[in-house]
Amino acid sequence: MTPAKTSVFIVDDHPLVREWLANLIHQQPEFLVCGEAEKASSALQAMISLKPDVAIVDISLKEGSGLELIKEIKANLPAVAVIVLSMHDETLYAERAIRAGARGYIMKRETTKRIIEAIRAVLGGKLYVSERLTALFAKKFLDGHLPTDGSPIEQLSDRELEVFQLLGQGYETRQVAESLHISMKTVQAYCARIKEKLGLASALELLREAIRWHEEQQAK
Amino acid sequence: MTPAKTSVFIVDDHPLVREWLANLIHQQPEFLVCGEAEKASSALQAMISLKPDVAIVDISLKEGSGLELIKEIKANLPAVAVIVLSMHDETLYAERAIRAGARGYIMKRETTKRIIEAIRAVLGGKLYVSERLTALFAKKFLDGHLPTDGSPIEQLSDRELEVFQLLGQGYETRQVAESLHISMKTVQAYCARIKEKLGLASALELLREAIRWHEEQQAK
DNA sequence: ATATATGTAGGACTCCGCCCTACACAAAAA
DNA sequence: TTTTTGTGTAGGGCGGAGTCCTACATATAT
Repeated sequence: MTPAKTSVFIVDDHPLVREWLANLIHQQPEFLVCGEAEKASSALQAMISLKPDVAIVDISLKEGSGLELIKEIKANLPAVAVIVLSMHDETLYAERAIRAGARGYIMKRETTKRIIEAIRAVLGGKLYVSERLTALFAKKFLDGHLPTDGSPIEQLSDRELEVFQLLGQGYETRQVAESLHISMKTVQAYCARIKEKLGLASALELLREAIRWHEEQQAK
Repeated sequence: MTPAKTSVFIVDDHPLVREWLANLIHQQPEFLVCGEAEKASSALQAMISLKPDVAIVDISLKEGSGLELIKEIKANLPAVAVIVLSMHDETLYAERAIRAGARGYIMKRETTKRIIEAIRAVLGGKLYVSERLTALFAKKFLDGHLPTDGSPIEQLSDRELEVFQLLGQGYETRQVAESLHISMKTVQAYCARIKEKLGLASALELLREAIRWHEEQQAK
């Protein structure tokens, strides 16, 4: 039998990255690049007619959002395995990307080998992310009863959410305590639980998430 | 006569970009890649012994700072023509990079052709930046100081901006210090100056601004 | 009925933010 | 040319906040 080659579609607004990825993929005998795009809009159009097996998508496109594109691919072409290629740190976007339907997440600072590995993995139906992320996801799935379809923020208790919101608004711990008429110690206890639930390591990460979430809410 | 090939040194912490660049340069018969590095420290070491004609440097390295590296190259190897390759928008760093001693500035989203063009240009002693920047520089030169119309962030010094950026990426003070190879005390001193320049009261506000700004940059 | 989640908080220790001071060096202003 | 300002670097001391551990009373789930 003659196995058809696995076709890959590339979406990235950096010509350099596109060229190099294409080059890299062509070096693998069982893969071929069936198309490229630099914008979300043209990407989806092209992919619908080309029906690739795999799509490699940069989440931070200058036109349209990568996350949106992933969701659209998922909706229109559920068979396409999406691998996210990001120049950003994984903690920022990986979870959102996976939730949006991606099956792999690689940072541009990783080696090229990992890209090929990732393609093979997602073709086999596996999720391809760093070990760190695997551990984090596992923990989240074990802790919070799975579906987590919304953000993990829904797992926060009422009080925890209140604290989280106030932090996102720029309140300091002391101000949160005053505002809720409880002890700072209690606020800190909530912070500890929030961090556990969201898989955050330090107060700083917590703060970052709170601020990000707050900005996001306002955007709507 | 057999003209010696022009040797190029690459500094970038993304293996993907390094590989791609090397590949690209090797396709030009008159150029060759004489070495690579992913960190500022090893880069300078290697370059001192290899004495390349041109260095292509990513300004946003995770360890050490690209701006600092440029200044060090300028000090130790004034003959090396430095071209900055950045994933950030030029308005952010181009001016600082050029002032630090770079002779070219290219964004990663530009075409590969421009990199080869840039190498040729800087070898000829020319400054290679976008037309937009050329115009901007000219204007600034004529006007003297034009009114820093943009955000007050432009008033930050190189070092201050680096700290600000790292904070926005989620680095803690300690990590910023390690990344830049300076004392935490120094980082705190920068923070104080940043707060003064931006009119921020606490570390928390500083953090919030840094995160906001960072999100904003990525949105582009 | 026992386990888990939630709201609440204290103690101890460490770390960091904040204020002040300091100094070398480069650039700019007087 | 002297003087001032800006920048890069950093130490000391203090107090407040983050972290870890522990604790306990309800409410709810198993």
